[in-house]
Amino acid sequence: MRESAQALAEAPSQLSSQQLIGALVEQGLLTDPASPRGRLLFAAARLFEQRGFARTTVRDLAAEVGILSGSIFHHFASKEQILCAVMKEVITLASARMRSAAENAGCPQEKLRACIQSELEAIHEQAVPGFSILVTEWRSLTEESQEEVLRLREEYEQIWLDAIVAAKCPGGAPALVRRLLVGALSHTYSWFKPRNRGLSIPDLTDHIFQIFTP
Amino acid sequence: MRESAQALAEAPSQLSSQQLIGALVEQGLLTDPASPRGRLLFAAARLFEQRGFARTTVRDLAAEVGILSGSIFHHFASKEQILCAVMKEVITLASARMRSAAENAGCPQEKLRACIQSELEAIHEQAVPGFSILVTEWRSLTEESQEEVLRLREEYEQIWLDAIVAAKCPGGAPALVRRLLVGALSHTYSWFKPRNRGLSIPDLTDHIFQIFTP
Amino acid sequence: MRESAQALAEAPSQLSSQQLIGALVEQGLLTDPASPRGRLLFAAARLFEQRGFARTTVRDLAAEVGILSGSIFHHFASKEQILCAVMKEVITLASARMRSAAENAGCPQEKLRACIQSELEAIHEQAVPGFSILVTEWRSLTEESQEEVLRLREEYEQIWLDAIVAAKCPGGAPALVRRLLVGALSHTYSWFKPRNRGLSIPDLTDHIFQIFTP
Amino acid sequence: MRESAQALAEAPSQLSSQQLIGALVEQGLLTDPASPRGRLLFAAARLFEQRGFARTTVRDLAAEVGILSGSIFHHFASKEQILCAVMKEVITLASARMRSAAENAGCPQEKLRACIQSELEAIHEQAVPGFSILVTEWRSLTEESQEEVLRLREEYEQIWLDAIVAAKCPGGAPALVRRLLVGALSHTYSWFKPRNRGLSIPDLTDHIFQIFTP
DNA sequence: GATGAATGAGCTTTCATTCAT
DNA sequence: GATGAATGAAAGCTCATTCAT
Repeated sequence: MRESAQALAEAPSQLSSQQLIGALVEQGLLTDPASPRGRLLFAAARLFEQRGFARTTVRDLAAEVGILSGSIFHHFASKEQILCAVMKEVITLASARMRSAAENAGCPQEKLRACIQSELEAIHEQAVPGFSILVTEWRSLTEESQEEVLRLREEYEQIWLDAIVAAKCPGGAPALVRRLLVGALSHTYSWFKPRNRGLSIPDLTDHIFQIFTP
Repeated sequence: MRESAQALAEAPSQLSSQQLIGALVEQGLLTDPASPRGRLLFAAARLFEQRGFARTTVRDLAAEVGILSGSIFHHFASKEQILCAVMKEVITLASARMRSAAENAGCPQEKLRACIQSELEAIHEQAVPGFSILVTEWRSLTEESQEEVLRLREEYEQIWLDAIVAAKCPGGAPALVRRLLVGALSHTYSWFKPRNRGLSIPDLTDHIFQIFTP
Repeated sequence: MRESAQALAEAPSQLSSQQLIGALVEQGLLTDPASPRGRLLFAAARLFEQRGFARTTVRDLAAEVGILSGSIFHHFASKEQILCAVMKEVITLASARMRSAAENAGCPQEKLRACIQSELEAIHEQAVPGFSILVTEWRSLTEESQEEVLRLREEYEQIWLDAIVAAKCPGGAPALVRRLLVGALSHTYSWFKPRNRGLSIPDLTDHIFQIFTP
Repeated sequence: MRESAQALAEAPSQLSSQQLIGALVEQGLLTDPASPRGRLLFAAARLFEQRGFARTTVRDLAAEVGILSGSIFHHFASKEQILCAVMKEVITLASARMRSAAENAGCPQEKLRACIQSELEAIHEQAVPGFSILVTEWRSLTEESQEEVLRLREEYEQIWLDAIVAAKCPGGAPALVRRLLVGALSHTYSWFKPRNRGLSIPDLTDHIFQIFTP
């Protein structure tokens, strides 16, 4: 009974995840995951996240999608451009998801909770593969690429700041609180495994929410 | 008022920073910073922190201490072993500092505050150069090296856990709270610059303390 | 008289030397000598034999085939793997030649004579470049590579043992006799030059045959 | 009973082995094995034989005698000079042993037998450590060193040639027969282990003697 | 768009050798 | 004679990138 209720409750968000991607692809904001370029970006997201950018070779990447390393440069000008493209895809998808999550939230507190959970899902579920790279591999980008990604990221961060302000989080300026949250949340990648029976993403969301709200 | 009181309080611990290192060197727990090996480790800590481990070459390292790249392998068997050695020095020094800071704290709340401030100082001041590597370059270590460092790290983490328990932090299990703090604090490396007039380390400590205590 | 008879007898086998290689290449047992990999192996065989494995650098090898050192690792994973590949080519070709030579022999005595001559040709003529490496550089192989080559070598050695048994050589067990022959024959590389007018390969074969048969 | 008989029979040759070395040292023909230089040469003989010259580092050598690598160059000008010195020691000792063995032989056949056995003992027993290097590492010497060693070797080879001539070995010129023997005997290093119960050095000597005599 | 071969700069590492102490 | 630190040339190898086919 619990499961069917859950299925009902999750169904719309599950659906909208696919629908979201579809809509973004149609708008030209996201690369079609089924296209060669899309499969490459997906593989890159996974490998960069697992092994790190510097420890992933172009050959690894090519092998992952079943082509030869030389062929990669028909799609991207350089390895760094792949990282940049991954980050742009990541932030585009994460933004859309977060906007949708924040809009559905009733009260300010729920909004913040939704932000936390949305980012945790981005990091730990298949929702936004490669999300943690935004933090861990930031320095592997050239300055130009950093600026490009930052521009795309603005909307995403604005949703967060609004939520923090509305929830009246303690700890000083909202930007500071957000930065602490960025660190705390992104680091969960290296220790939190939602498969463990002990702690689910909603559970973890609760704990973090409890800490960061008055 | 706050600042002058703090100056008085910190003076002795500032002094003991040099004494601490001296004592640890004499006990054989730390490499003499004046020795060739010590100078190499110091330079490595700085460069690995600034540029990242993979982006720092052995030649960079050698140039920094004024020797040739081949000479490095007179002191270390591999580049990875340098990283491992840096981390062990880092955790040894940070442990000693934190123990001393925690012991001097009066009440449980002050103890937690001391821990936060000690780690922030480790990250941002000359106190423990290379501290942030512990988090950012963890995956650059072999598994064997990770185990070695983890063993040394146990005492350090125990102090933290004790402080979190005593301060009755909200947010679930102490280990979970600590992990969120690890992320939040280590990430400050990439955005917080104490030289900015706006925010000092004690100020930042206050904010974080406020968030993580009831 | 002797020489003209021999010329007649050898003509077909000389022809089949090229045909042999062609056939082995088609069966996938030998690398095409015209391919990049094949040219590399050929150059390696020559250099390893002349200068020794340790004294030949990867850069020497690359220069010999007109590429850059890095390009070698497009074809082989390591220098040692090149040595291993050379030995496998060598034993494959030598096996085919010896089998053909042994089959054409009339009586048991002629069979042993054919084995001796075939191995001497392998060592001293263009027949099987790099043959002597099998003995002189054996210890430069890893244990895994040694096993690989040994497996391939079994057939070759079996032909020898059969010939020794059939010829009723004195001196104890056939395996022992073969080992003495391995040493005696491979060492000829360092002193016997067939270009010297004095002694031809058939002459040398005669002498050795005389010693090792009753 | 057998053992005591053997002890009696071997005693003189055992004694003379030590006495031989002592005499040679006193005459200034051999380095005192107890001296630092002597211990270095002994270690080098062992390591060069086991691992090969190129695969043995100066550090290995130094470690073996308990000094640091830099100190080696107080005794020898270069690594190659160590190899050369080892070979000179080896051929000096081997010459003396062989002369003594040949002189004690009664008939021509026994003389050849004594030569074979003496060389086998040099290779496989503690009699002349490093003997096999003379063949396997010949190419690691500079031409100057080769000439030096060759001069010393002349007497040794002359004893062999005399024995081969006297024994009326088949197989052509005595020099040719000797070269085949050099190859066959030196190669035994890589397969014959006298510790095996199966085959002793006298046994092996018998087999080889049987092959090389009419 | 893909392939396979090659590039070439630069990497970590090795090691015989030197030398002030 | 020994030490330990350093040298410096050269080694094996890596890898993003190029390009003719």
